[in-house]
Amino acid sequence: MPSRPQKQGKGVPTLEDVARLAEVSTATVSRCLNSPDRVVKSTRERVMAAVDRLGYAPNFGARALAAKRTNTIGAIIPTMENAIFARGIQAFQEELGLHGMTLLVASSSYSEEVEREQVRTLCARGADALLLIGHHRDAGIYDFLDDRSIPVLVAWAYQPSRGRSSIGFDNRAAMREMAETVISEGHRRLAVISAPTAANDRASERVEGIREAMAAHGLDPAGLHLVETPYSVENGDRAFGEVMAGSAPPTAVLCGNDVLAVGALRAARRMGLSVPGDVSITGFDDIELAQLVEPPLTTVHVPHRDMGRKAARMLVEALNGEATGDSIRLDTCLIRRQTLGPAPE
Amino acid sequence: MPSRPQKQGKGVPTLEDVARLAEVSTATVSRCLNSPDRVVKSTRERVMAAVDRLGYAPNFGARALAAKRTNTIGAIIPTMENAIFARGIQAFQEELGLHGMTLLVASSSYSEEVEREQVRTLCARGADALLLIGHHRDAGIYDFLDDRSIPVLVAWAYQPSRGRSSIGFDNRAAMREMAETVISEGHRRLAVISAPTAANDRASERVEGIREAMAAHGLDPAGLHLVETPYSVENGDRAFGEVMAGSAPPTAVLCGNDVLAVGALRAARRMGLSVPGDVSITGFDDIELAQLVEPPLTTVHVPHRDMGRKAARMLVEALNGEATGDSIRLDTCLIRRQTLGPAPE
DNA sequence: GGATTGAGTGTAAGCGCTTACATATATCCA
DNA sequence: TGGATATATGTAAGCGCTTACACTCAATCC
Repeated sequence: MPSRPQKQGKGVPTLEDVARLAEVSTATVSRCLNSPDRVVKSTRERVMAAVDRLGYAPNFGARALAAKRTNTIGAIIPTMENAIFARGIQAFQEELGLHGMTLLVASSSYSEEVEREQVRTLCARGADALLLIGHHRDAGIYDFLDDRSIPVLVAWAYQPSRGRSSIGFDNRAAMREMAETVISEGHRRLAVISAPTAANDRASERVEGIREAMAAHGLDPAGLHLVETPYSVENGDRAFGEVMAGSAPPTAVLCGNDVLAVGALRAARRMGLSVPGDVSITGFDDIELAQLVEPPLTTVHVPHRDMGRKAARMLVEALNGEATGDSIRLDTCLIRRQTLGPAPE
Repeated sequence: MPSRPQKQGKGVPTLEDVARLAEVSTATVSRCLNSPDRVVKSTRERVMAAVDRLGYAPNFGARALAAKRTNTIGAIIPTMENAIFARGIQAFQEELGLHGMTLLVASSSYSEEVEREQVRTLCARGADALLLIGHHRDAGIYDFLDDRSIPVLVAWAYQPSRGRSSIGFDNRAAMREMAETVISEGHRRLAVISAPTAANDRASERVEGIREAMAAHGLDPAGLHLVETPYSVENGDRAFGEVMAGSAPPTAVLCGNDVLAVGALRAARRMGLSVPGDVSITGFDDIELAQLVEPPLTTVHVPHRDMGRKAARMLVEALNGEATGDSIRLDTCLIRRQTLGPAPE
């Protein structure tokens, strides 16, 4: 690490500077800041004036060190790039703010390795609790967190059987419903473009949902053409080409999320295929983009904002020792727009 | 603040625990972690084994407190909701990572008030340097930062006259070029849908660019119909209606960014207007969405990734005392897609 | 009227780390 | 072989804050 100039300037004001200027002890200044009603008004005003005059801002690290809590909650999301998590996290943050808590976001780039790293980082930074996306991860991570008594909430998924407090929706059931709707439109040859399922329980659950629907309607789940590729429009485009390449291409392509679906849609158009005339395409998530493309996407609506808000409340409760340990199941709903139609012929 | 249970669990391992287990002093453990080559191999291995065994993660606050630096850089962006800043920040973060630094992002929701708040928060959290978007903000913020000798870089804008180190593009010139292109297509009645310009120098510069182009081509800048509204598809949609409502509606609507343009496009389609047959629409930023809509958007391409990467390098240099204080000007380029055509008649 | 109470404030002990300085040991050369 | 030099490690002083506890001084009570 190269050396660098120490910060100093006029010298950053500390609690002690404020105390000196206001002619009180540091304890009183601290109290003014943290529990103002334990200090008599006249003193408080004097202290606050000093704070203003000095442009004092408390040192977070020192505070955390002394108080052993930070009023900070960490969240690790797979990606910030596309909009999937943006809305939910935004709501999460807003709700946390209402409770005087701050959010620290990190992204794992869909990598287990990076996620593990980020968990450590967030803990080192003093996160009082953590929001994690999906259930799948090394047990060591949960141990690490449990050792430190850091409450964890799993979001974007609902699988009470996992024995972890979670909030989200049943990815499998949601996708099953979509698949059933598709099948009821007469489609028999299905394909799915999914995010890599290996370390992503949301993705694998969704694929599983399709298989269940197929089985339930007398189709052989083994006939499902599955292509896995990371979320991006470009990848969706490419995967669609792959999926349609065979001699008996599917009449419906279900996508693991809207971004992939939009890519598929673009590919279809470029290939001169009519959607939904020649092939139906569906998405998942109902991000804003879904209604902006032509034709607008049939997809599964996920109550992102609601999920974020409730997640925040659950974590705050856990921190207050009012945790129930329960999971909350949110409902998704199928949004029929124009990319799903009856099977051709 | 309600009381809450103290973290404790098994007790979070500290440096001292590691030292005890490895039978060395805390200084040695610290050295193993921070400058491994100052410790002989045998000792180092013993220490690292202890670190692993205990699942030790250094306490960030304590470290910052003692070392007076955090290797953390803060960035405050107006919004995380839409994709405008996502790509640039992503690149910024990647580059910072290469230099062993961490990024802390906060968003101001386009509010000066909130931004001020976030500056304090980030400083309190020990940011060694800050990335801010655009020049416009209260001078007090700069003073605050200067007092603390915290280097600041202004991004997404290039105005060396402001006397601050900045990296970005000339918003005014970029939009002027767009306006000139539009005018050269025969358009005489122009409108612009912009973000609120009051506290947003990027937005106001862009509008100014249009005025300059009009003046240069014998059009009266006062004839520019300006509608201001926060960035969102919905708002772009609404603003477009407003702009087209008059008796002599514009033949070209320039939008302050792509999100607004997409909204305008949607409104145009709903109103049964052909784009660019009846009216031309242009965007700014060239986000992914721009090529996804129908017809694809004519817009100004901004080198977001490049900007992010270079911004990171500049800040790292500043921290190493190698700062030049200079500003870097990046080039934008006009991307002609299909929403701009010749003026009707 | 002296004891009790409680509100307001001060004193000082850390929180977990880094690092200047001191110390101990090994290495080298005259 | 003695002293100088280099290398590895330890000692301990804080960094800026919170908070248990101690203290002071009025108000209140029997």
